[in-house]
Amino acid sequence: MSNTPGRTDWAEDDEPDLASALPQPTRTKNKDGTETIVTVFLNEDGKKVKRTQRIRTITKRIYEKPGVAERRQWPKMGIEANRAPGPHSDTTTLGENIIFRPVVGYKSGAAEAPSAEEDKKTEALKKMAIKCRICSGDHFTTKCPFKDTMAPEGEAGAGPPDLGEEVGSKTLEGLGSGLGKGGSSYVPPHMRNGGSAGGERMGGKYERDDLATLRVTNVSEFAEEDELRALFERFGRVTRVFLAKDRETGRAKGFAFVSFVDRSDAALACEKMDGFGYGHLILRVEFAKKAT
DNA sequence: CATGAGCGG
Repeated sequence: MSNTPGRTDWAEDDEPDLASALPQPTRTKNKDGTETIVTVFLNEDGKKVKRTQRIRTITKRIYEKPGVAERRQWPKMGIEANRAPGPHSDTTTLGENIIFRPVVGYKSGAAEAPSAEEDKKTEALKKMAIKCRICSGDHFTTKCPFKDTMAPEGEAGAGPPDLGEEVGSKTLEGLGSGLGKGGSSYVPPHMRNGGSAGGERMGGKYERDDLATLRVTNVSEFAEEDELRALFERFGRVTRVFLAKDRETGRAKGFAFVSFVDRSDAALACEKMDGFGYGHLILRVEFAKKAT
């Protein structure tokens, strides 16, 4: 408890007299942007020394991250010193350019024109014969009239050999027993245990949830989805905006769908936006009927 | 005027 009255810094208790006897360093700003620092301190021999420093504070290059373009201008060093700009295959391996995709199905804003090769591929796909995996019909599997009641060929019928002899397993009854034995592909829950025989489905086929979806007609062909969204968002949370466009020309066809989270918001939006002047046209807004 | 896309193979 030998603390000097009035002193609060116990860390300087080692050399209280000497430390307090020396003046504080002074910093002076010069006209050319530098600073002069004068420090008085004791050297190894215990003698008092006055030191004068002139410094320049640098903020660029050290603390700011330069961009790629700037870094490319930096001179090369090491075994690459004095070589031409750009990567050289004998010293540099180029990495894959990884595209950032925030969501599934993301398309870059600046979509590149499809290469001739890709175009060919698309054409070939279009020309390919469409054959249903379920009934071999002239439609895609997802469009098959039997898709709710039958599994694809080769899965329902490909039961285990020992069972297959006994049971005519190319029927619905074969489905349940085939599960988990040989089939490698996924069978949706509603098709298990004999499909439609099991659980009742509410309201029949699956439909998009359009309970809170508005159909907007008389939309200007110059309208855009973002604008429509902005118009309707003030009434509640909008989950989807679809502006019908011509597949070939890309021109808006004059109607759109706007879906809300809450049907009550949709109702309000319907009431307020029906008759709204948008562009040179007057919008017509009503609840959408069921989907195709 | 007008009731939505693509997936997949």
